[in-house]
Amino acid sequence: MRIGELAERAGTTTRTLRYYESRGLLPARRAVNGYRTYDESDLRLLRQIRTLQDFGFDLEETRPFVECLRAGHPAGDSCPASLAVYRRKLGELDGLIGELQSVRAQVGAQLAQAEAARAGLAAEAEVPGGPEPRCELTPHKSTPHKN
Amino acid sequence: MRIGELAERAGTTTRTLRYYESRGLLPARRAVNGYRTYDESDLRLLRQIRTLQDFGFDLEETRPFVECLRAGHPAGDSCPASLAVYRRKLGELDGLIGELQSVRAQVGAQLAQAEAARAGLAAEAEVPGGPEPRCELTPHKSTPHKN
DNA sequence: GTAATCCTTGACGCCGAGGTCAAGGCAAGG
DNA sequence: CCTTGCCTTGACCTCGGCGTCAAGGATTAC
Repeated sequence: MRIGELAERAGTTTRTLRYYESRGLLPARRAVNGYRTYDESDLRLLRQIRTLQDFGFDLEETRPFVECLRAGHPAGDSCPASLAVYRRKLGELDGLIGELQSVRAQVGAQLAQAEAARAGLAAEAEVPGGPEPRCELTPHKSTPHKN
Repeated sequence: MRIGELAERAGTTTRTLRYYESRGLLPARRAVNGYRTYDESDLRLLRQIRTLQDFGFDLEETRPFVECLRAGHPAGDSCPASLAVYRRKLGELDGLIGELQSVRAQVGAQLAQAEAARAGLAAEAEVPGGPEPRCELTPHKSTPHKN
């Protein structure tokens, strides 16, 4: 199998395969004419890489899985080094998710507060005398704009 | 106030301020000698930008907030455009958090499965005859290695 | 023969948010 | 006068994972 076919079967591009080879991840045999030659096991390696990439692993993190497969193990995650990557990744994910949830909460609070402020101003504008003092906001400044 | 002082007071660098200016976010007046000159309101703008950046907003997303402040509003999020950015960001965050949780679950499952497989192999190796058939895994192939 | 597809290597582009020189101007203290 | 420390613009570097030419060789189809 040549590079174009492998790329198509893996749902990627030839550029990507050459890039992986340049990184030492997916070396290729060569035909007499210099063309890269691949077999089914290369397809398995490639699929392993792609799966992990889809999970957000970067290329270097896929290396233990690929080496594990090339060592003849039944799965890319049959080796301790791969499990270590899994665990590290879980930690990273948990940290990242936590951060994002914290940010989400803060942004949500900001939005709520800003919406409440706008609602307050709108109510004030509707009845120029100041309708019913809604909360503890000092209602004596009509609009804080500085036109 | 000159650029170095503003940078220091905002906890950032002069390079960053010049970058913001190049993006049209934080224009500066100039002294006769060509030095950039800032005042307290610029510090407020800058702090608004930095806060949002810390939340993961990219520079373009901070623009409505900055313009809102420059328009004389009391807060960067006093304007509808800013609220729209908040809402869009909340949606993005929710989507991202969901994806990450999905990935986390999948990676966790992969890890659990791989650990179980290794435990199975270890147990098999310990008692070569096959101890108690732990699950439905066909126990007749000693080790699937291809040495 | 030649056109159409493959393939090869090499090299530059992209994205965001700045970092890091380089070469030179301006102000103040000793 | 000279040094020191701030400032100026300009231009290239970083990182990851490729995309996108460019120029040319190999194979197949007609």
